[in-house]
Amino acid sequence: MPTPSARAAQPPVDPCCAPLTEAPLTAAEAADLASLFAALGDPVRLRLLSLVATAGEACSCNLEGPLGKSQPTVSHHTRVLADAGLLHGERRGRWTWWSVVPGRLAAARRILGGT
Amino acid sequence: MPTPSARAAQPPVDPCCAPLTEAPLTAAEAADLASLFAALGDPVRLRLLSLVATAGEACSCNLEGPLGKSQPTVSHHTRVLADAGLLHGERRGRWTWWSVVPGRLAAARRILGGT
DNA sequence: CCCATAGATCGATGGATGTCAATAGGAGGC
DNA sequence: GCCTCCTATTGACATCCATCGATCTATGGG
Repeated sequence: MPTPSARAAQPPVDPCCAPLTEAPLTAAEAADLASLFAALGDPVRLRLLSLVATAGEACSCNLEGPLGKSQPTVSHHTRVLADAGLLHGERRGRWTWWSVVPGRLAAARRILGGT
Repeated sequence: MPTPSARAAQPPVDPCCAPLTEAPLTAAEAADLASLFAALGDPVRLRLLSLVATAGEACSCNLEGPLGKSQPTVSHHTRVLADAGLLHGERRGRWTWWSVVPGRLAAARRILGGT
């Protein structure tokens, strides 16, 4: 597996599920969505995501400082977010550039009852 | 603290924060929002929430069966959701009736970039 | 080639969390 | 007042997870 983006595999689910205010979730749907929200359930990851989102693109070296976390910790969180399908990593030269996957955020939003 | 709803205290934050795609979150904002998403980051709680949301109102006795969890476990999860401001509990007679707090779900949705 | 740098992985550790059995609290019915 | 039903709490246990130091991989520059 050369690039970190390859590790993200395919997003666990693609569209998935009606808003949880409309129909009860099955256990499988809930397990899948829970992993998505669990990825958002850490303050460091939320800040990391907002940093990347507002910058459009960022390499890990630009994240360690603002987050105040060690390099392995930042790498760990980018991996979790990438596995959740929220972040996309692309290796260019020496640096890995991270960007948000907008559709994935929209999917999470839709579950919460939005249109 | 007579009623379980009293335990929920005041929602940690009221409106809070622009969408994370617009401005980087501060550590305090992120910590607050992370606890909200962490409450959604468990499959049992997601199903519990969808059960209450679709029913409009439900007592704990109607949740144990569908969730397949013991009574203390269900009580634990209702408490976590209530503490996160997502669920409201009201004691009527012998039963506690749970209902979702719609504004809280909307707040979570707004953070993810919706209008 | 060799070295420097960016990032991923491994191993260890302390803390948070989901789960259930047992128990306590509190509201109604008799 | 006692007994029953529903719910909340406590304690214990196992597991997961965030964090960091150390190490490995790979990319580019000299």
